[in-house]
Amino acid sequence: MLFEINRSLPDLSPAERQVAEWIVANPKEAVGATLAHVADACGTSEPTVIRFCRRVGLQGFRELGIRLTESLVNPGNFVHRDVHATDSSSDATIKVLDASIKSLIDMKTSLSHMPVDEAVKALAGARQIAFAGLGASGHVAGDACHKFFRLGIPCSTLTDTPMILQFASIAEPTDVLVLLSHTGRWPEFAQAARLATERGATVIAITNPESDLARAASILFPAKVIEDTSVFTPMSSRLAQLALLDAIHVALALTRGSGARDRLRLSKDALRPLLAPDNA
Amino acid sequence: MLFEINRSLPDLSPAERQVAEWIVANPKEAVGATLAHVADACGTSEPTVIRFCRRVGLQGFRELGIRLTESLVNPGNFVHRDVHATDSSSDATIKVLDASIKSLIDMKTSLSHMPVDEAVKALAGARQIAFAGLGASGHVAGDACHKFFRLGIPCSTLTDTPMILQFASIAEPTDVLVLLSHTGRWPEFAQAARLATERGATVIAITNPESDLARAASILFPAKVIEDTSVFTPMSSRLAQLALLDAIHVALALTRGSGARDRLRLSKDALRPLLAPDNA
DNA sequence: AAATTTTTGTAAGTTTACTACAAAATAGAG
DNA sequence: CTCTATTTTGTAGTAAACTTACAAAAATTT
Repeated sequence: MLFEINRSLPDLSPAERQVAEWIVANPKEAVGATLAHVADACGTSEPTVIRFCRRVGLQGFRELGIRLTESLVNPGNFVHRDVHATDSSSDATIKVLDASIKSLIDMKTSLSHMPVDEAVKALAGARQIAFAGLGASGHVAGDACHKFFRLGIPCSTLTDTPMILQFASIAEPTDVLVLLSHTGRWPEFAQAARLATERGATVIAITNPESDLARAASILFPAKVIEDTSVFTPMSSRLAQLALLDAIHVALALTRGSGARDRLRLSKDALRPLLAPDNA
Repeated sequence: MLFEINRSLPDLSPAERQVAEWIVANPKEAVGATLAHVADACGTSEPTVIRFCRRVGLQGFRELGIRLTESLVNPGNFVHRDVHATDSSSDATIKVLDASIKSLIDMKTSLSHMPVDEAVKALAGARQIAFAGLGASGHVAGDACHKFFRLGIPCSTLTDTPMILQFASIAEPTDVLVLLSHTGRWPEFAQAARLATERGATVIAITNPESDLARAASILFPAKVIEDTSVFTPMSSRLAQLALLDAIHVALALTRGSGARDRLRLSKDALRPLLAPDNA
């Protein structure tokens, strides 16, 4: 609908065009707004707003709200489009969500080609797991650590290069080192992967497949970054990484059987006395 | 919306349930239908239809059409199904991804009803921002902090209750406190929200709308948790929170203009010399 | 069985969307 | 430039929509 409005913009009379411009500028406000409100906001009269609706092919003002919500909810089936400086606030937020959704759909699609079972097998037999990531990936590592430790496996988070290298240099054969990097271009990561592998540990990498880190890992989850990383941090690829780790976590919990499930429940129940009663 | 209607079905009175059942059976007809038409089709009276709308959490009949179109536009795939102990590894991973995707789609759908602009306005004028979360939400808070500080705004992460309360108790009027909690049931969070509000600071909460925390916040992003949180941590809702914060971050960067963009680029460029060459 | 609560519909009251018509503005012809 | 024809726009009115108030009916409790 927003597209149709923009297209029919030249055919409109001045007053009608004012209406059109206000609507494309404030689509969120226009949805559910009353006829009088729109007329007032555009500095014009109610009949003009109605005439505008008819001109763009609608049956009346009532239909405008419906068509507008459709436009806002589904502006182009989750295709990835980079955010531009000229985007309105609502355009930009929708683009961000679309990019994230697309990223997860891609992840789901490629899940069957991913070495989930190998990873689960390695993690199930691990003496300890270390999750390593720098910057934004550090938070992903922390999140993963927090999640896997609740399965009863000793876990740690490594968020700087000295720690990562030190861990790799003293790793034991049944240890698992999970390396998270969008680009895979930190030289220390590849080095840590080689070190740990030499000592017989398993190295799981979630990273760009065209990187030294990817080549040095024992188990590779290829992660392609689709967005413009030059300015914003890789937001949606990070979400995909988190979702992947969630999936691995659940798969691991399942293979470990009821014991893992019990531990998860226990760690949850421990918090319950601290919470206010559920009055929902 | 259709989901909410189905869920609140047992709480409804007989006449109201008739309305609910007719709507879920004929959602397409219900969109854009008039109050009288719905009442007639359900064999009941107009006030009953309105009472039904209020009961399912809507402001009035007018809002029903909007919410229904949103439900209809959404693709029906990616339905949430809980993971079972008997699921195979690949079934489980796909379910996890589906749940995450659905969660993001829901977030995108409800984005237009969220106070993004208010939040951006508050954040744009903030002297400092503090992101607070416990457990899994703590990592979300850390991630958000890392992202927003790169815009040049002083940011901090609060991951325990004493710190949160202390921050709230010394907050200044232009400070913004962002509270992340899935359940909203930590009493200290609601208390911190009240404390900070008293001192004139802005409190943004991303949480369950039926909670004390939600009621105490100045700006509320309602976040409904759909998955079974008794055992697994709220995984996909956490992704939705992250995506929401991403969206707010981008919207804020846009309103702050080229200065913000420059800062993001500078903070990115500072890392470049440390990376291996891009051989992709 | 009476009283209280809940549920439901009738009827009245507002608001809202829409229409008819006239005033203003614009464009065109003499 | 003036007068007419056409388009554009707004005022006022109308019908229909949404909402509320209240009372009857049904269900529940005492």
